[in-house]
Amino acid sequence: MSRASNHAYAEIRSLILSGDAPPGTQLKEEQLADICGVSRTPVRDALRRLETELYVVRSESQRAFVADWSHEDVDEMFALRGMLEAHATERAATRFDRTGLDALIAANAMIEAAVLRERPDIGAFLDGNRSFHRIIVETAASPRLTATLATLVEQPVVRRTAMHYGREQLAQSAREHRELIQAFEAGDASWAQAVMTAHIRRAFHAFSSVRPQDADNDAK
Amino acid sequence: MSRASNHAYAEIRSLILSGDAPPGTQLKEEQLADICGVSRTPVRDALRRLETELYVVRSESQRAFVADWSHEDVDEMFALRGMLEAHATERAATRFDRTGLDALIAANAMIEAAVLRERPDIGAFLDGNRSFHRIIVETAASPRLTATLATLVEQPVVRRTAMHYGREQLAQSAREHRELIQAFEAGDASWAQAVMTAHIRRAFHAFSSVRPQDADNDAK
DNA sequence: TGATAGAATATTGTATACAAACTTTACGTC
DNA sequence: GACGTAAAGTTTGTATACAATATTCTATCA
Repeated sequence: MSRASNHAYAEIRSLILSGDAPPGTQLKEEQLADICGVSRTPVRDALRRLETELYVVRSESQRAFVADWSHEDVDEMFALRGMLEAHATERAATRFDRTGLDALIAANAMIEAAVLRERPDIGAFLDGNRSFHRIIVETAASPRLTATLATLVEQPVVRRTAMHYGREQLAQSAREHRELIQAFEAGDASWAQAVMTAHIRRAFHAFSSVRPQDADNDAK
Repeated sequence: MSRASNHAYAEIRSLILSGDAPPGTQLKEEQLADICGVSRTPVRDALRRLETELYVVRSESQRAFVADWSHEDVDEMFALRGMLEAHATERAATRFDRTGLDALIAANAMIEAAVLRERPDIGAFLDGNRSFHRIIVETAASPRLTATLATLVEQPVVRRTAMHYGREQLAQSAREHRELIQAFEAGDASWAQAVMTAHIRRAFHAFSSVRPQDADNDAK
């Protein structure tokens, strides 16, 4: 995927994530082409990609709309992600080497630094968190798993969840990461798997307890 | 996705499944356009679709090739499918109504009829099997799960597995389906889930025991 | 007033031409 | 002969024009 196509993808995705294009908005190819400064061809590529990642849905007549996420959709998504990521964790536990573990420790150090500032740095938290989870999934060495999870973890919901974490919840996340690292260092797949399951499950309940009217205000 | 695009998709997919384009073959857009009698534009759409379904992989420089499936890939695929389909089964168990159960029973009757003929009808078996599993996944009422499984179950591997089933293994499949139906009628999610896990696992081992040189001959 | 047909408009689908990037080949230099 | 480099060829990326389809609007009739 080349320059124009990637650019269109990033631009449209950010329209959706920022809330400038709220759920239900129709995404017209020509209009997007104008906004992105490219032709319709790369826009169509970008829309297909966003469609497989579930940011975009299509009507029966192939018109594209920003996807809406009902409470049930979110529930579903967390259940799937929990299951798949726990599986990845189990596989990864038997495959970690020193280099991988050190990378994991570094990512979590970044997270802890982001949390310990007077005013927690959510952007840095999200970056560190993404690295941490990506290292685990890649260590699992299962391309299909990686591809499948990629369509689930980057969803708006993840961002929204973190936005509504308080300092204590952010710190708890980092502590769970620490326990994961311990489990990996012990090479204990069951332990690691259980910690990851709980980790995702807790994130789900943190999200669920966000009141709907707050959730509307999470524009970047 | 409209006429030309769908046509290109079906044609390329069948090239791959039939073995006319074996793993590793480079798929050139212009050449495919000629074969399908359409322009490159719908061919590109079709390739992207086949890419998300893992029939096609891309080199670093975006050239498309028919995907190769190592033993580990197959192992991975079965593990994922087992996990996801077991989850779907668990959800479905609490959602089945009489209509759904009857559809399930009808699908399995079709399978049993296909198996009981003097010479088992593999095509009918595969059709019935596909219906049976689709009913369960749809009853689970989880669009993301449905979408994810769709990229896994239709793989060449499933077909290859059934091609190498003997009559007894085909019959065993039908018996496991019967037990699933019993579990659904009892509304017992744990039971259903366990039967499904075993069902997929057994299919995996049936596939694994196929000797590689046989597996090369499964061109339709 | 409401329903319906048909025209006008908007939107997506496809073909084609050209641009950019990558691969291969051929050639010159050491 | 090995290596690097530049030119030729191949393949994918993008823009644009036109075709097909879906939607909206409007006029007409019951």
